[in-house]
Amino acid sequence: MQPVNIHLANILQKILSTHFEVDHSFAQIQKSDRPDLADYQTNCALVLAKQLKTNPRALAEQLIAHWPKDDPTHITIAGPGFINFKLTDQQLVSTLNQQVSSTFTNQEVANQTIVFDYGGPNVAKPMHVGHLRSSIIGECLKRLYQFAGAKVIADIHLGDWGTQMGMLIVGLHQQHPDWPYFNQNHIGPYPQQSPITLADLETLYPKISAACKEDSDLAEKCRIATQELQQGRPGYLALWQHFIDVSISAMKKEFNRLGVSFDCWFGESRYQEKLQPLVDLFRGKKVAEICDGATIVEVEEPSDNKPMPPVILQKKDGGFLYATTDLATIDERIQDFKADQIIYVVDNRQALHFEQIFRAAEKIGWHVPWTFVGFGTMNGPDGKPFKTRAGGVMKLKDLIDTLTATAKERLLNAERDHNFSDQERQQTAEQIGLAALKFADLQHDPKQNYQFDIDKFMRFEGKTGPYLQYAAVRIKSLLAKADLNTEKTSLQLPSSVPNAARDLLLHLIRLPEVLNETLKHNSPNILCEAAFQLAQAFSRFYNEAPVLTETDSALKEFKLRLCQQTYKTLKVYLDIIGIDIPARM
RNA sequence: GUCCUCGUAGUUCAGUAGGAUAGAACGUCGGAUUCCUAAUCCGAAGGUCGCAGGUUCGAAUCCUGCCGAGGACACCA
Repeated sequence: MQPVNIHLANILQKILSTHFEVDHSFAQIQKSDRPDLADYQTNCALVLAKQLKTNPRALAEQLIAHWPKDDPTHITIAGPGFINFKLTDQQLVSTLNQQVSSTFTNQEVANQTIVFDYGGPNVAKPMHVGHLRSSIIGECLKRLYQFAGAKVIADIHLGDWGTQMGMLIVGLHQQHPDWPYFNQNHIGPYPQQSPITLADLETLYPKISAACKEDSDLAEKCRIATQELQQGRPGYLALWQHFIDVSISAMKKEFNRLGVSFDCWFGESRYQEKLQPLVDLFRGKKVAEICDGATIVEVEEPSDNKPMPPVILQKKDGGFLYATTDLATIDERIQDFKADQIIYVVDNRQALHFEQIFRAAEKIGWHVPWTFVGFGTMNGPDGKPFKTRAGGVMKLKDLIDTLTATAKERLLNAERDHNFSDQERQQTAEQIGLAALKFADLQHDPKQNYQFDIDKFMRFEGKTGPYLQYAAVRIKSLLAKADLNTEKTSLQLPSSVPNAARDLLLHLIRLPEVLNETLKHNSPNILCEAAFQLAQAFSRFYNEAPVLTETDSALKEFKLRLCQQTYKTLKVYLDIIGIDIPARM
């Protein structure tokens, strides 16, 4: 399958190279900025004219004079030298037919093994909205790369080995000094069943964490407990395993509800054994050095125009850091997973950290194409990080529950409740709530902060997830009534194509270029914008051109096939975004 | 202090090969339902693209300075 823009670009490129001897980078075709004049356009004459110091309009004339006579595209020159392309209706229809009968792949990523690092929740801490962006964006990119033909591996990269573990151990010791986990002389196995629940941990953690800030002796105790855990004290390890078990089972439920899944549930603890050998390797190769007792890697380069602190691999007390674990993780991903690329979906604030890490990796001779997809904060209407009305951190579960409850109310009040069973109503409401949440996030450039106004997104109107779902649901309902033969999928050009249908066709054939563009920038908002525009084009078509009552049978068939393809295309977009299409709404 | 990101309609955001009339959603105002789901559609009003210079035939886009917001900066993650 060849997207139209690529088809046109190929012709352009051939002309440019044979008649103008310029490199192919000039052969770019884009969607027209003036839909009233054209479908696609190229600005290459303007750009090239500058370089060749000639008149852009004359250059455009020369250029299209070489356009192959058998290509039916209608070409015009406008303004200072824009070259405009208008496709024939037949071209649109056959492009769509071709698109339907072939599978999309992106040559750059097809057959690559790509590791995605996202989610990154911490054991024993409740998931809050801060984890939402990483999870939603990461999941979306993973699905996109998979759709484009890559072999993807999603790793949650659990925070399970830091100081918070020592804090929890000390906290529990204070509450239950009699538990066998704290008794150094305890002989025999520890209880199989966890004596604590996740709820216990979630209340304990903020308390002990706050207490440590006040009390430096307590903080020191926690540090020691962490160290003992890391050195393998059996009672602590047994207790720690309970933390992991209760946390993971809760996380699995939450991620499952969100539609986010991982292939690996690896945590930082996985690399514990590998950290000292890793430091030794860096030292052995003289990449690392000792400075003030700590082992560091200098990663500054002469070309830097900003301060670039060294990476600290090992603290002077012998402890390891985030950086050490991250490097060990990279090593495994390259050596064992044979990763061709690693994509990190992590908070923007960690940009410097990852730049340091990858410089260190380069210095030791690991050459991994890596991509840091940094995302901004999710802010409340006040422009500050999103909080509950009471001012606390909002738990993910509460957020989803709120949205679901609103959706449910809407289903009941708007007389849209199709005699739903309680179960179907709940499920539909949840699908709608999640669609609103995900689309609100993904429609924004991930790099930027965005403002999440819960009241606004609970209205479910306009540029929202539910709008896209609604369009899909209407098509589904329409197709069900039409009793369409679904084995056949191709469209046959009718004697005349209504304007709204032509516009819809144009949006449908953009699918491959939209996917490619989204991949190129790792920006789901590009895909979301296109999906929204497709749904808009459909809604317009739906209002202007009644399908089922169409009397011209060829035109009716054409319209139905168009609806069918719109549904399929919309579903491709929504599947990547992670939005379910309800049966009814 | 140094560096990074950002400043576009009343609001939230799109908009990088420098290019045609700066787009969308919400909100406001006006209209559409004997007809496939009105969570829909159509129309209107609304902009000195933070400010000031510069480069260019042409700048929201590139350069410089200033103002404003957020963030990062060696033993936390």
